[in-house]
Formats: sequence, structure tokens, C-alpha cells
Amino acid sequence: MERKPTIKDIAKLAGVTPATVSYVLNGNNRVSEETRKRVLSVVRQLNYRPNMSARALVRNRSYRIGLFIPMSPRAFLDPFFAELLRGLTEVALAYRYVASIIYANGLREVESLHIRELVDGLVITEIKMHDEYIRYFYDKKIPFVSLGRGSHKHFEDYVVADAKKGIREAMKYLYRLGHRRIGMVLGPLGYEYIQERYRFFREVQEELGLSFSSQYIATGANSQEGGKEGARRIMLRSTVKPTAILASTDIMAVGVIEFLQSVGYQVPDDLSVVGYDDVQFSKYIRPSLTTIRQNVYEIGRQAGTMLISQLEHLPYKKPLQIPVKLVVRNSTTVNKENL
Amino acid sequence: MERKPTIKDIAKLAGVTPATVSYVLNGNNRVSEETRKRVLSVVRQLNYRPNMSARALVRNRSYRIGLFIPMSPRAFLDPFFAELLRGLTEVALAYRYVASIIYANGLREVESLHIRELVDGLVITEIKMHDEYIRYFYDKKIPFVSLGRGSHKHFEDYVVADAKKGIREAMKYLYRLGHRRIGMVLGPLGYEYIQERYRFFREVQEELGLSFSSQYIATGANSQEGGKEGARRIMLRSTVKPTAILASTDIMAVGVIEFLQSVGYQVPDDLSVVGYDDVQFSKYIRPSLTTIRQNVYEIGRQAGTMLISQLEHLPYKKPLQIPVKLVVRNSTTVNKENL
DNA sequence: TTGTATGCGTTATCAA
DNA sequence: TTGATAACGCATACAA
Repeated sequence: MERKPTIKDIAKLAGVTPATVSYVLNGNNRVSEETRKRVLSVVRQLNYRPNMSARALVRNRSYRIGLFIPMSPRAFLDPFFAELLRGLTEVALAYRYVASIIYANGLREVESLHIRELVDGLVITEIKMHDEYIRYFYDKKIPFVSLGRGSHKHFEDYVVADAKKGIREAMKYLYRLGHRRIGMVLGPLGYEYIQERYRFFREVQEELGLSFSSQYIATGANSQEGGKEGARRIMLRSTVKPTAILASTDIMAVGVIEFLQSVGYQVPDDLSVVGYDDVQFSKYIRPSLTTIRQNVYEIGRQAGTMLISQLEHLPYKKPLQIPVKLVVRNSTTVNKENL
Repeated sequence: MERKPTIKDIAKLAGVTPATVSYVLNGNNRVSEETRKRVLSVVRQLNYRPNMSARALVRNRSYRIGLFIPMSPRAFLDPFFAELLRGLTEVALAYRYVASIIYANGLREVESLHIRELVDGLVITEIKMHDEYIRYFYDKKIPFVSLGRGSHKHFEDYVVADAKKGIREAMKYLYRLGHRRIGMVLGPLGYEYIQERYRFFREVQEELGLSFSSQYIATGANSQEGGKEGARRIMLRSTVKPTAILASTDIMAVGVIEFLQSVGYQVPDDLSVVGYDDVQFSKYIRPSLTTIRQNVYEIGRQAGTMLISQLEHLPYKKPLQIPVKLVVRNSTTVNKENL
């Protein structure tokens, strides 16, 4: 009979009661060094691992964590989430948790989900109306970690990428290539991370002593179409054209390139284009895209660790910032005006 | 006090014992219609939902299912898995299960995972050495559903796409465009789904009365590089060049196109190229890719339903076949030789 | 057709 | 420092 050993088996073999075994396993220190050793040796010997269902029942936990994703066609096709989930899953399994996607479209759908029956806590991504969700989960006392800071005062359980450094690297790189008139095509400003990328763009512009012109800025949907449209507006209304364009996401950069090519510009010879994210297709398009890469997998890992630490009342550092870096490919080159 | 109602609360209010409530909830029909109604009404009234942890403990289940993925850098960047997981997650949640990724690289790593502690069952994807995994899980009596059939005799819990129909549509489409010399660039034949796509290619060739020439066939890694290499070999060794090439995956098609362009061919004017899968980047590359689309989301849903039905001993149809369809974009056009 | 009693594997309370 | 024992919420064998 190959039945899995239970806490009782351990207790019997170690000559103690289940309670004592439980104490040992849970780091309760009101137990003598001697019995602790004895118990642990039996645990190893039988390769005992606590039954998570039983533990879940008595501790009123599910040992599941969720990656909260706003339901939208885009969401799941975005490799960003897949990478995130990979990182999250990995730390989850290490702690004997399980990570799952939880998706819902809007707070009303969230209400109907009975989130606490599904998971012990959530990692929420940089969704639209981010603040609303943060407040909601905060008020409902649903444990969560946020990707992106939000605007709440007393909330520090978040992980962010060092977007400023990314933007700065990209801009400095363009600057060194001789670019002075740098435009930006932005996604919807309702998203915190878009706002942030724009703000840093402005700040770095100042650092570099570049003048600002609203002619070179356009917003649009976070899509290929949006990128095309943004590029079109910038190119049509500017008398002196920009020599480089930074897009707030890779997918918009694709649109930018497409528009430029459609009206006869060569990328990067006539105009350099930089993306943001480094999603999978960035290296497949022609020209391959120079872009700012976030280590999304690492973000997932850190967020997962933070969430589980919070759930288990373990100490942890918060908030957390993850580095980013510029990946140079073929959509950028020297500004020939300066040659 | 807003405590969640338990089975005891229901029992008390309905004037029965917890056992009776349990019978009603689990469809045990040795209970009178009258008490059943009474119980159900109380259940609805208190919005009672069984505690899954308790149920998990007593039934020795975790109510988690896993999507088994061979750990590899490629795996997670592949939108195929993301889509699959989306479908799986959706049915899982409907049944109050939770879906998670389980990844491992090789059977040895699987061994160390204690899979049955993590999940009640798996959906396994079309991995290399597929058969080995099928046999392993089969022998270990770990419930699972396979994507792709494998070669086992008495195993029918699988979901497949109708690849033959997809290949046929693509080839017929090329045929109608005047193409007669159609080549194929293939990924590693160790994968069942690659073998299958090749086999159907051959069968449809016969159907269409096209002659076969091994000159037009090349295999390589399932990657952009592999696609380039395959196209190179086909183009170098053939005296009469093919007018169209079918790639076994989109990513290989990208490589094929890249090679052709690099040696001065125009796609689609000189050569038409067709991919398979319709992953995200297929519409972003230039020319955008004509490809065979599988409804991966639906495959995920069906596989999930099959797995849960198996776990819960519900009746279900097996095996299952999902339709595919050709998506025509800009990498294919009429064969000008025939104009 | 329904109730009683017991067990699932842990953790936690209270004594000892 | 340890042991009995009672929960946790549900399912089920057996009795009534």
C-alpha cells in the first residue's frame, strides 16, 4: 500500500503527536531541539509533504494566486502577459501555490466572480482605470500587488519597471546619433504606463536641452492603426519634420513604420523609429525594431514573490523597481542631416 | 457577522441534516422531490456555494488542472500557448476549477514535480516525444487530455485540429491561383503535428494530380533561421523553381520570405508563401502572411471540457476534431507563368 | 427517504 | 516542551 504519508504517520514514527509535528513544520519554536531533529529526520525519510487541501481548509486559504487581466481581445495576444504569467507561475510553484489567470471586464464583472473563492490574492496589471481597481481591491481587503504604482497614498505593494532609465537610454542613443527633433506617438493616456512614458520623454528632453514642440506629439489607440494615425498627424502638421519617432509600445511603432513607408520614407535612413516593450514580433518586422526591453519575466517573479510574502506575512521590500534596457536593431541610424 | 454560509446553515434552515443537503447538491436521487426543492430554495436564498477546500480534502482532489508545456524559451513566447490557456482557463472557472501552467523539461523533471499534488489532471500539448509523455501519464494514471493524437491504441482522450482540411484549402487556393510546383519547408519531424502536416501535403498533392519532387521539400528547425535555411536549400538545388512554398509554421514562413527577399525574389509576385497557425505577428510582417488558422482558443475550451468531464465522470465525446480555415493575406498571388 | 456517525489531514486551543 | 482534542466544511457508509 503506497499511501502518501500523513502527519499522523510522521508523529507515530517520531514518537510524538501530530500537533508536535505541525509545530516543527511551521517553525513554532516552543519545541525542543532534540524532538525537532527527530521529527525532521522522519519527515525526510518518508519524504513527507503536507497535504495542501487539508491545510487550505483549516487555514481558510486556497493556495492559489491570480494574474488579473482585463478581458479584451488584445490582452491575451500580448506576449507581455504570457511572460508575466511565466514568472508568476514559477515563484508560485516554488511556494506550492498555483498561479492562474483571472480575467474580467470591468468592476461589475469582478463583483460577480467571487474572487476570494478563487484565489488568495492577485497581481493586477497596468490596466485602464488602474486606480479604480486598486481602490476596489484595497477596500475589499483582497490582497494584491500592483504592476504600476497608481496614485494611492498608503499603498506600496507595487512593482514598476525603471521606465525613466529606458526612455533616457533611448533618447540619449538617438541624441548621439545626431537626432534633435524627436517625436513621440502615444497610446491612450488613460493608462498609467503611457502617461509615465510620456512624462519621462519630456523630462529627458529637458535633460538633453532639446526644445519641445507639441507638433511632434500625437496620441491614438494602442494598436498598429493608432500608430499609423499618430505618425500621419505628426508628419502632416509639422513643417520641419522630426528625424526620429519614439512610440509608446512596439505595436504602435509598427504602425509608425508602416505609415512612413507608405508615404515614401525610408526607415531608418530618413527617420529613425524606437519602440517600447520588445515583444516577440519586434525582431521579425522589417526593419527589425530598436526598442526598450523590460524584463517582464523578472517583473512577474518579483510581483509573485511580493504577493506571496504578503500572504504569508513574510518580510519583503516594497515597492520594487526593475531595470530595463535598450535593444538596438535596425530601425534606427544616424541622422544624415548631421553628416 | 457576514460569515459565509456552510452546509450546516443550509441544513438548519431547511430543517434537514447536512447529509441531506449534500445529497441534494451532488445529485443523489434518493431524496424526495419536496425536500430537494426546500433545500435548493434555501441554497439560493443564502447564495450558498460549497467550500472547495473542504470538498477537495474529502474527495482527495485539488480542483486544479494544468496545461503542460515543455519548458523552452520558445514555448512561452508562442501565442499558441497563451490562446490555449485562455480557453482552458475559461472552462475551468466555469466548473470552479483553476487552470495553471505546468512546465517541465523532460520526463525526469516531470518526475520531480509531484504532479498529482499540483493538479488533478493535465492537458498536454504537441510536444516533442509526444508519445513518450502520453505513455508516461497513461502509465502513472494521471488523468490527461492530449492535443494531437499520438500513436497509442487505446487512447482516445485527444483533441486535434482538422489539419487535412487546412492544408487542402491552402493547396487548392494555390492551385486556383495557377500554382503547380508547390514546395514545403518543414520543422522537425519529431513533432507529430509536423509529420501530419507533411503527410497531408502529400495526400493533397495527389488529390490535385500534382507530381511530387523531393527537391521541393526541406526540413529545419522550427524557427526563422530554419525557414531561411529550408528555402535556401530548395531554391539552390531545384533547376525548375517552385512557384509557391508552404511552411509548416508561420515563423518558418517568415524565414522563407526573408531568404527569398534576400536573394532578389519578390513575394508574392515571384513566389507565393503560405504559413500555418496564424500567430500574432503574421499580420504585421511585410507582406502580411496568408496562413492556415486554427481556432486555438476553441481547442483550449474543448480540451478543458474533455479533461474536466473525465475527472468528474461526466459523459463526453472523444476524440474531438476542431475546424481550421485559410486566412488570405498578401503573401500569395496568381502564378504569373500562367497569365 | 432521511439521520447518525465518522473520516479526510491539518492546525489551534487548552491542559498538563 | 508536549499531548489530547476539537475544530475546519463536506461526503458517505450505515442505520433507521
